[in-house]
Amino acid sequence: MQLAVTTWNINSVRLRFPIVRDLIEQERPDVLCLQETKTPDDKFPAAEFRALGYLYQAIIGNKGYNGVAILSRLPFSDAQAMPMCGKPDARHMSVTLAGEARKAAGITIHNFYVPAGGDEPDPSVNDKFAHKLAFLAEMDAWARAFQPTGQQAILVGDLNIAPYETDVWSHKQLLDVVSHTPIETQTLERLRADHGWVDAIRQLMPEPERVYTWWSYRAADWEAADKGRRLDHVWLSPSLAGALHSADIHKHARGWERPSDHAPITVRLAL
DNA sequence: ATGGTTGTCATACAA
Repeated sequence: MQLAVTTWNINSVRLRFPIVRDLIEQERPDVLCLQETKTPDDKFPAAEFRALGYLYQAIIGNKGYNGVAILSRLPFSDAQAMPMCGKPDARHMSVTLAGEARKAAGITIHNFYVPAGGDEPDPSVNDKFAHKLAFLAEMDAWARAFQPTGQQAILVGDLNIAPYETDVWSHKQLLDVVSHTPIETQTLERLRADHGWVDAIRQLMPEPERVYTWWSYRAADWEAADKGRRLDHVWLSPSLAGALHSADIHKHARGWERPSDHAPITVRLAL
């Protein structure tokens, strides 16, 4: 069987439900992971997703900020939201696909939304950057306990860090810009590699190809300027890396009407 | 060096 997982920072799921539906119709993912839903749970468009076949839903949101969701056509168990950094922020959700999901059964999917970190890359003067570094430290401690090497697992999300030189439009000009500073890129790379995670996008689009998943709203013409960054990621546990079939960044969705500033990504596994 | 845009909620703040 094939398992298709899509991840997308949607920047308000209520405002952008129409384009989420368009993407679902194009890609038909089995599992859709959203970040920045910006919607309290009682206002989440659950019935609308059920009508599209996503009967299994794990959602957690805050009013106006943050929020993550896992929407699935395949049944899952063990939906868990990890509280991160002792804050009420809804920045993580995980599920484990259940027995009825056949060959996908037992695969755990973790959906993270790492704090953006504010403007000043100095934790002593910028609480938001300190929060981002603390969040990464908690992710590292979690991964140490979780041990991806012994699991069938997929980690997706908006990690708000572009780790490699070719993950940004200008490595030199972004070295002191939050999302590409050495402390962030080195911490993320250690977090990935030390625990055995495989970067699915870079498996199929290796450096030095430039790969972006985010383009600022502030550019007059985002596509012409093309000042992108690869902030969104899909990581596989080693046991799933051999099943990787494709990874697509749906850049065209960045050009849709009223777009998110992030493009969605779909990874397909042949199980 | 500066400002550029968007969404939510209430006209400030986070991204």
